[in-house]
Amino acid sequence: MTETDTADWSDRKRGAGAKLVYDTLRDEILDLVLAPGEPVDEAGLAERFSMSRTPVREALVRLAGEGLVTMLPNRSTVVAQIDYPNLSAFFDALTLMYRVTTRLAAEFHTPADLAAIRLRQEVFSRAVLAGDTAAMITCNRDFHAAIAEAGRNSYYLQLFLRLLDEGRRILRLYYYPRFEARLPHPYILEHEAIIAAVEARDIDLCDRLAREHADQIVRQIQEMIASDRRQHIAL
Amino acid sequence: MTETDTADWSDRKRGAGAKLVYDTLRDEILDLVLAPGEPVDEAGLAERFSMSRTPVREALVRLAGEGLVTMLPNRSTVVAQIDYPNLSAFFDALTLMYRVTTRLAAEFHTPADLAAIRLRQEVFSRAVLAGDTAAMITCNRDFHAAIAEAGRNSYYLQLFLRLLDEGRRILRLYYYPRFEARLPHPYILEHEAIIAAVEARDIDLCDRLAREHADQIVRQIQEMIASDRRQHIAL
DNA sequence: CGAAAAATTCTTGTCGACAAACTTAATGCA
DNA sequence: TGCATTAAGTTTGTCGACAAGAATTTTTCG
Repeated sequence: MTETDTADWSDRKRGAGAKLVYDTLRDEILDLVLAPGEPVDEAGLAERFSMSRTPVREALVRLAGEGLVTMLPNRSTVVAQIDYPNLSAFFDALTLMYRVTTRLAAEFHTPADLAAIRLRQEVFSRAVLAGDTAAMITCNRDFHAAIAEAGRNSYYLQLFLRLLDEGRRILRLYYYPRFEARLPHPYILEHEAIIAAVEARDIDLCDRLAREHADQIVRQIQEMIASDRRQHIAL
Repeated sequence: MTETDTADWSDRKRGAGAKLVYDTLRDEILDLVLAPGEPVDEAGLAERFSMSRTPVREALVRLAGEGLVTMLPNRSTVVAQIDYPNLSAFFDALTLMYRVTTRLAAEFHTPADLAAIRLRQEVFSRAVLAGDTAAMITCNRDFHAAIAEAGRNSYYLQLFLRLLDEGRRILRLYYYPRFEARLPHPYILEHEAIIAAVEARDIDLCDRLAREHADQIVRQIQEMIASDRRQHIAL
């Protein structure tokens, strides 16, 4: 990611232009490289990626479809705001998706799924050990996404991925600055318990563990937001 | 809808082109005017709506984002197939969304929401009385969408709408041909019971009624598909 | 006659340009 | 000076055109 400014995409395959812009912008939005509310200029992006405005526009339309940017008619496109008023709805849906995807994973997982899940847990643990908060956020996402994929329900998976990505922005805002790397990090242990419950195909236990895991994450985020609010008021 | 072929959209506002194509195609896909797998030609649509390919393309990209069409790279765009292998996942998600949206409606509904829900139920009843199956399908959708809106959770609402729309295609395929208008149609009574439970803010009852309602619909669709399979095998 | 190869036709992906709508700067008037 | 109006400058939405890739037809050779 250190060469984004100087990279040269002059030789790219037909049809890859829009995808490149889409992937890049998506990452930058979720990593808060592009701040919520920041305008996204089509001509500027076209110049940056050295292509015409047409594929850039296609990428923006797709991002708008996922709610990551807002296209104001005849006006600029802006990075989507974080919807604080609907935060409780977000937490509600996130918790439910944690639960149902883990339940379904217990029901439908294959050995290959379990291996993929364990791999993600491995990577997540390394991120925790290294104290790399940014990696922790994405690896935690990948871990639960792997579980959701084992559940074999594309509708839940899609909603879950969207919620996890939206959460990535919130975590970057609030979680990142105040993380302390005390080991063993409780999330590692909770993940291990979830893996065991999935492998044992214990649906009720999966539901309970996922719910507790989700509740803890939600509680932590809410506390961080609250303390952040207090700080802002104090200043 | 009788003038789609001869209509003249030569004078339309800037920015309305893509939306017009999007709305029209969306309706035609969900109403099975465009059959699953049917190719969608950009140039043809451009000529039909008397506009350039650019806004047509934007509409197709948006439709692809919702999974209503599939854009094959460097090849034609086709209307999305109905995903029979994942039908059980569809029913699972549909049932869950029926339940959670009705629960949340019991919790968060306002008098205005109740009025909107009752209005939808009124329209639905008229469709049943008239024996208008096509109208029944959309009115049933609108009824449950109104309940979901009262639940104030945009994530659930969006997924629910997508599932209901996908179900619209399946119902058109299987339900439409073999409907018999016996009154009082059980769905009307079930809807009435759900409205009463929402108004009473009885969350557990809402959950139970929604689950039974969903199970009945799912069972009916599965039976129709099964009997249809038998017919096809017999032939 | 049949199959591989070549040429043609057709559709998509990308481009540069232009006009409409919005934003900002400049001007005029009370 | 302050505010409304006008003019200039951006940025978007749409268009026609062209080139790349795929599908189809025609040609060529065994």
